Amino acid sequence: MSATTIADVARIAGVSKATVSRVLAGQSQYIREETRQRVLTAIETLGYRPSQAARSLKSKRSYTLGVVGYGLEYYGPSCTIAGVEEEASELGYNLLLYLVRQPETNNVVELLEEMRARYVDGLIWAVPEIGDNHAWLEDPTIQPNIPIVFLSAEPRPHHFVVAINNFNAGLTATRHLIAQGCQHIGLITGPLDWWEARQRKLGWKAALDSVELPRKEGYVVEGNWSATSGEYGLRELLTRHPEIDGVFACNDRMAVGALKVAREMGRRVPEDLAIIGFDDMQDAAYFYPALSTMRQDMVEVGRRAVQELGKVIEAQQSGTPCPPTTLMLEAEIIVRESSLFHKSE
Amino acid sequence: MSATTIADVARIAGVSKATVSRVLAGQSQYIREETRQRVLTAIETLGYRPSQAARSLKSKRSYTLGVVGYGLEYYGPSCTIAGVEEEASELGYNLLLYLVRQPETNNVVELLEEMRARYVDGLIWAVPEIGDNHAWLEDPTIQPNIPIVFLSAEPRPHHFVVAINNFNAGLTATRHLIAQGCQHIGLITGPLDWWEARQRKLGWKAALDSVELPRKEGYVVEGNWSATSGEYGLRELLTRHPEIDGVFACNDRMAVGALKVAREMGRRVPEDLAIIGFDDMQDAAYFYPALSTMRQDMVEVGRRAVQELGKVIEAQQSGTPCPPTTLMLEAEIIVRESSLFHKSE
DNA sequence: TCGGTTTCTGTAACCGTTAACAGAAATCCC
DNA sequence: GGGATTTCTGTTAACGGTTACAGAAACCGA
Repeated sequence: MSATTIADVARIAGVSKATVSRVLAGQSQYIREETRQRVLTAIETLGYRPSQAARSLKSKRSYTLGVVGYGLEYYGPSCTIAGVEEEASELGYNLLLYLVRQPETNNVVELLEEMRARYVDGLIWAVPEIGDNHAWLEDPTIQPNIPIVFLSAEPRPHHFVVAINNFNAGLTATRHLIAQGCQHIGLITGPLDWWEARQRKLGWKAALDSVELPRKEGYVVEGNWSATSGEYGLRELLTRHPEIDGVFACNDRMAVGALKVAREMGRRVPEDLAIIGFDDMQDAAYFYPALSTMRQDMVEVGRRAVQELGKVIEAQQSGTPCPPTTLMLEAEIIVRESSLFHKSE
Repeated sequence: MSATTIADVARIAGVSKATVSRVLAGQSQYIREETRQRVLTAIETLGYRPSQAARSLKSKRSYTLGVVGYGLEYYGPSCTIAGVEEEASELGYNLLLYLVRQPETNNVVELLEEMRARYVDGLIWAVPEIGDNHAWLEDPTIQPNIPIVFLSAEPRPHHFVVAINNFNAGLTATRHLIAQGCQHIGLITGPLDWWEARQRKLGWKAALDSVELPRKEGYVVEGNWSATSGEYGLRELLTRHPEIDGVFACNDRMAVGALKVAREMGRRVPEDLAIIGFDDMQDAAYFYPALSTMRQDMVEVGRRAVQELGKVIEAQQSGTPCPPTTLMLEAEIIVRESSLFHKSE
């Protein structure tokens, strides 16, 4: 039924299949205007749509981007995918979605083969860099042969990367606490096998060192991104060092865990203890007190990644070289109540 | 390079393409065990993968499911997609992801044609039912010709639907407030052109009517799912009817908005005012006070939808009929602090 | 030994496009 | 008017699988 093919169109329009194909291709081909119109109306009346399968069989392209993602149940990753989809549809690409369940150990080879078998034009690799889960990039036996853009990964000279500048963000967050008058600033990090967590920690370190504030071993506790780990983290921090009067929690969920513990331990936030999180997750303003945080625009990260990928694919098609780029987007500080140390005003 | 085709395998194994294809198909074909092994090792040594494009060109299948979604930046929809992906990969399907930006008015015809052109085996329609955005189902000129499972949509006799029983959930939430001793129970609904919002409201209504509690016009205010609208909603409710001592907010975001306003207006939650939300969004327990809510397992909804779809596709392939089904999953009440009216204990 | 099954394998056509090549038509210039 | 260009269009062979059909091989009983 829906099986109207290019041959049907050709017959109706009284031309050859090749001509129809050329009209479809568009690209400034030699086509008399009159025949073009005939073909176009034939297409219109038949409701013809070219078969993508046939097309990509012949041309080795699918006008499809593969997305390898992780953690769709969390806010950041979801936004990333949303951004990717937005830009992809803008550019006329479809999206093939793959979610890995264990980001530390995913079967890259299998995945790449699947992608190749589907002729995806390019890949968005949106799995956070954890441990050595990106080590396959150095493995010479693995040849993706597909343009890939990596998200939230450590910049690498020969690869395309789009990421948030987590170091700067950590710096900014901590400097803000310092500016609020905090003297003893603790850190609840994410798991330190995450590249992003390490960068944020380095930012915290750099900020403290630059103003010569104390930075003891016990000022750092490692969480696992969950609110529960944030609770545990702050409790640990405050029992080890009761003098702590400011905390940078490396994501909002741990931050709200900390908020709860502060309440339970009778520390007023922000008067006794300033807290800032990271992510600006939805409704962060509605915790009590309203959570200060570093906003990272993951939608934009997704969008930019697809833009880059689009360029690479184009370049590859036309044979022009396209040198790898690294895009670092800055996070933006959102000051709400939880970090207003001196409750000025 | 990666262009090892079925012909290569055939040559190496010393058989014909047809034989290789048959080995690949598996299905209890007549193949001598010895030749099967020869083919298998040839495949192995060459690292051969069948081209999906060629395959679906011939067989009119793509082993791909289309997912039409909305609102990936929110918790529920994200979980749904995650569930869909999980089950799909379990069943050996790939996922083609489409996100609509205006759920009320999406170009269904265009979308369906795109899906057909890609030979998707089936469709997961995860766009909430708003206004008449599902009316195309009654339009005889639109013939999807693809099996579709609808999520979070009103049950329809001739279609496959998987949804949360929002009516029951509304009933449960409200009955819980009644059980806590609330006498005047207000409602902050979602936009009433959403089917889900209407169902929850009906549940609230039914609960109140069954115990003959007052239910005035002014007890209902319509929000738009945002926290801000929850703020506005509760403010409105309390100024109109100061006697209100319990509120069912139809999602958690509006609920936390209400939490904030209650604080600002000096109403203690839950002592003066019990509040229950809907969704059990991440870290709902970390608001202040910890938010009671109705948990809907959207991951499961996604999973079940794919299971259903898989069955339909199988049935369709083998020609056996597959009568439409409607799956209603129940939400689960999660009682935390915000609704413990009498702070018993 | 031979015909009749059953089991196995090869041949060839087809799926719906694209693109290299060549041939036809139109245009131009002398 | 005729040859050289330029513009347009058709013929045909892929692309990499699947599958109907037929033929070969093996097995069986008479």
